[in-house]
Amino acid sequence: MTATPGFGNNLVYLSVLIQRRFTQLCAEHDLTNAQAHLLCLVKDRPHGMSELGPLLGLAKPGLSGLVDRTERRGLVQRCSAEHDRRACTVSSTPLGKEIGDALYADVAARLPGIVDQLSPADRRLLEELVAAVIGATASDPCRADGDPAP
Amino acid sequence: MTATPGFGNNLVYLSVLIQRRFTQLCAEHDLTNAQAHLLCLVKDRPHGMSELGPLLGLAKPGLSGLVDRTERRGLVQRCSAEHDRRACTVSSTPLGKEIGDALYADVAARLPGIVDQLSPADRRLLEELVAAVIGATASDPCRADGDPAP
DNA sequence: CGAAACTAGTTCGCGGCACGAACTTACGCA
DNA sequence: TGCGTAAGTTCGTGCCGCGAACTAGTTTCG
Repeated sequence: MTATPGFGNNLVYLSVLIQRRFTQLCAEHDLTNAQAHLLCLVKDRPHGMSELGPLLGLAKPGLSGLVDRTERRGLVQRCSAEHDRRACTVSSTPLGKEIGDALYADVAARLPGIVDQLSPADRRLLEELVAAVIGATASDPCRADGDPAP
Repeated sequence: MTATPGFGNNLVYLSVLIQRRFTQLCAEHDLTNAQAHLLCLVKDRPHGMSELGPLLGLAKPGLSGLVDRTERRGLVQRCSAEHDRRACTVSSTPLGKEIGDALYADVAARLPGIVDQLSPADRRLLEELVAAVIGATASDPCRADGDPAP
């Protein structure tokens, strides 16, 4: 099926709108986008680096640097993996957990405001379609343990 | 209306999926995301810097740097504004126009693939809802002359 | 058992990106 | 004519992320 000429570009623009709003909400919690994505993944349980890379779409050096910067903020920490001394896991600190939970709640409450111009029926339809696209079976914070993007 | 807990976070994840795919398509045209957004705005007609800043969501120094890097690639060029010697406009070079057109066509054809798992009816519904959210009155390349994001 | 192959993660070098403050140059208006 | 404002650039800074190369540790195989 050939795409209508605008749909692909409209999806890009939609993503830009969402990203800008998300960036604003992150800034209110004193987080950058990348730090926010990392924190939302690890705030409920530690993750290994080799698990986080695919989830965040990052190569190893990029992930390592991001963990460095987030750790320097006191929001996460690296721990040795007992089963393999080469590996380490990343977990949130109490502060990181608190900020991550607050951001998640804020995103849940406020980000949907960008579709406020839809009718309630259309908005519910959009919710279902978005869930279908991303394959959510249950809405969980920041897609923890979700499938990596294609 | 209170948001369902997952919708906001699902929108964020959707935007991540779209951005990753867009990044891949840009890379195939040897463009970064930011350069692609700039090029798509100016490829059909020159824009002033004070017009581009709000469209791209960039402060002046950030826009100036982006234009520098894109100009260095030979894709855009700055021209003096006749009405105001402080101001300048940014236009695409022939090469920039060619690459911008190719990217636009590629995004139109291939980016909608991320919703391939929807039925044709659901997909058409999503097209309409996305258009309603972003306020498109007519699909035009890369939102040239579109409203800036809120 | 030991060497080779492979793995997990880090460091280096590099370049893209973007903002606040400060700056230069130009315009508009009283 | 001088002041206030505007348009854009430069500076300093930090975030971000990748390929190549590296270190340390694990696994495989003869």
